[in-house]
Amino acid sequence: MRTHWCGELRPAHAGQTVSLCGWVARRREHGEHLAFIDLRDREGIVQCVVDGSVDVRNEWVVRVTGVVRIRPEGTANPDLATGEVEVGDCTVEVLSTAEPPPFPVDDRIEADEAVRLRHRYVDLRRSRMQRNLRARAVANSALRRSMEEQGFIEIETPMLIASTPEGARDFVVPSRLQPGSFYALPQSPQLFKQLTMVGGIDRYYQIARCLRDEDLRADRQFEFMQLDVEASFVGQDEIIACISEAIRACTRAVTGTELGEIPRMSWHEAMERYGSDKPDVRFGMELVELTEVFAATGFKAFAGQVVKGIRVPGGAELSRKRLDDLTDKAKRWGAKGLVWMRVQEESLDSPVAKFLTDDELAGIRRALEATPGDLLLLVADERRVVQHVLGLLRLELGRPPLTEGGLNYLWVVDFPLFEGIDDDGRPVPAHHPFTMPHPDDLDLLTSGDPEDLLRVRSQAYDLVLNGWELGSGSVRIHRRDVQQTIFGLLGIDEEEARARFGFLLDAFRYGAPPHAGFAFGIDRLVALLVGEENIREVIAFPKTQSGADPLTNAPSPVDPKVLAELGLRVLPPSG
RNA sequence: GGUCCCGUGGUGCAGUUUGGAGUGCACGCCGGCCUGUCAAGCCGGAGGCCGCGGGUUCAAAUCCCGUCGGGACCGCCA
Repeated sequence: MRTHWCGELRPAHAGQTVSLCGWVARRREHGEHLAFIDLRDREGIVQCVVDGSVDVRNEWVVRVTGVVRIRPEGTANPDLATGEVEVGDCTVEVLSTAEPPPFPVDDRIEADEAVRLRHRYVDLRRSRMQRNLRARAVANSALRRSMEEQGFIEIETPMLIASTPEGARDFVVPSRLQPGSFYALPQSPQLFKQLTMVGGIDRYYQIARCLRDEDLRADRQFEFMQLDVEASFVGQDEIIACISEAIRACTRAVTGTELGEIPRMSWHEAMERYGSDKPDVRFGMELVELTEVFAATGFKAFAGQVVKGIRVPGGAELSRKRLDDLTDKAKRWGAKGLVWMRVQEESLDSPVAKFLTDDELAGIRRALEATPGDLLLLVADERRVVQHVLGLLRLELGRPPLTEGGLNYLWVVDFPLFEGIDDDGRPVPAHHPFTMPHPDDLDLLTSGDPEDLLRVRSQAYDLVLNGWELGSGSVRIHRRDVQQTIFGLLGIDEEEARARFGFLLDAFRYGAPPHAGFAFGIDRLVALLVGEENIREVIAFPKTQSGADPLTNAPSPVDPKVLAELGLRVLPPSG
C-alpha cells in the first residue's frame, strides 16, 4: 500500500512517485482548484497538494499517491522536517472516515488527562506519546543489549506465584482448580531470581512486570517494569558497576548524553544533608546541624532536642499565610512545630526570637550562612523527624522542575539493616530479610543491645535520579547461620520461615553461591530521560490514581457464574 | 485513612473572591467563498443538566453541605 513514510521525504526523493498512508492532520482548501493535505504517520507530517477539491476531514485515514517535488520558491516550511518538499499531483483514496477527535491531535493544546486516557488510541497519535513510547522502546532495547554484552541471560519467571505476606499488598488471583486458594501476582521476581543463582545461571536478567497493590502516585502504577538483575560470585561493587554500565548505555541511547562515573553517597550522609534516602542533589538548601548551638538553651522547644535548619534564599518575602501553611504541613509531617526566621540586616525576625540568646541567634546566622532576605526554617525533635520534615520542606520550597539541572544519578549505599524497632521490640527490616549485613557489623547483630542493631549497616544500595528512587538491590545472605540470626532477630521462627520461604531455604541447602542483585524501574527512568514528571506519560495504557482504566472500564464486576466457579462470594459494601 | 487543587458547548480557558438572564474569548464542528497555503483566510451557523444531589436565598456557575470523577501530596509502597 505504501512506499514511504510521510516523515522521511526529503529533497533527495524529488521526482519519485510515492504512495503514503496516514491520518489527515490538517487540510487547507482553496476552492475547487487547489487543496493541501498535511498527512501524518508515525514518522512525521508531509504536505500533499491536490489539484482540485478533495472531500476529506481531519483524522480520516487515507492513501495518497503523488510525485515528490521541491516546494516552489518561498513556500518551504521550516517547522516541518519535510518542509522543503511536498507531494504534488496527488490522488487521494479514503481508507477510513473518522468522527472529529474528542480533543485535538496536536501537542500544542493540552487536553484533560481523563479524556486523553478514555481515548488513548487518539492520544497515542500525538507526537508527545509517539516520542515517549519510542524512547521507551529504545531504552528497553539498550538495556537488553547492555545486559547481554555483560554476560547476563534473560530468564522469564512466572506471573502466578505463591503469596508471601512480606512487603507490599499483593494482587491476588483465585484458583479455579483449588477453590479457596489463591495465587499472587509478583511484586518482583525476587525469590525466583535467587533460585536461578542456585540453578547455576550465574548472571540473570529480566525486563520484568511487577505488581503491587498500593496507592498510585505520579511515579507509581499498580504495574510497572523493572530491569531485574542478579549475579553470582559478586559483591556490591560488581553489581553497581554492571547496573551503572546499563544505565550509561540506556542514557546514551535515549538522550545522547555520555555519563561519567555515578557518584556514591552513604545513606547516613544523605539523611543528614538532604533529609531523604533519595536526595535530589540538583539544588542546595541542605540541612544544617544546629544541635550544638542550642546545647545549653533555655528555650524549651529546643532543649535536649536534635535541631537542624535549612536556609531558603530570598525566602523572607514569603507571606505570613504561606509561613502558617508551611507550619501546618510540618506538623502534618510529624513535627511538633516549625520555627521560621526572616533574616534582616541586624536581627532575625521570628516569633521565637525573644526566647533565644544573642549567642544563639548569632550561632544560627553563622551556621546557616544567612544573608539578609533569607528565610530560615528550624525543626527540633528526634533526629529522624527533623530529617524527614526538613527534607520535605526543602523539596517543597526548592525543588526545580524535573527537566532542569541535568541527570544527577546517585548511588546511595550503606543503608541500615533495620530502620527502627517496632512496638514488640522487634527490629524492622529496611530491605528484605535476605539482605546481607555489612561484614564489619556482624558483631553488632549479636550484642543484644537494640541500639547496636540500628547501627548495623547492610550491603544494600539504591540508585537515585533527581530525587526519584530508581531502584534498589543488595548482597543476599547465602550463609545459613547468618540467615538464622536475622530470622531470629525478626522473630521469624523455624516453622514460620519454612512456611514463608521454605523453597528458598531448601534450595540454599543444595549449594548456594554468594550472590547479589538489583532492580530498577524502567517507567521512572524513561520518564526522567524524556523529561516527563509523570510515568503515565511513558506508559501506553496507564491507570488513573484510583486504579481505574477509563478506556476499558477496568476494574469491573464479573459474572456470578465466574465467582461460583471460583468458590467466591462478594460481600455487600461495608459502611 | 488524611490534606489540598480542579470539574463551565467537542477542546482549551475566562467568569466564582463581592449571588442578579448561560455572559465572553480561542480552537474545533456544519454551510458558503477562495489557485500556494501551512495552527490558511473571509462570511454565516449550530452547539450548554456550568459533574451530580441537597441546602441557603426573591434569585446560585458563583455561597454552604454531601457525593462522583480527575490530579498533587502525606500515610502506605520490605
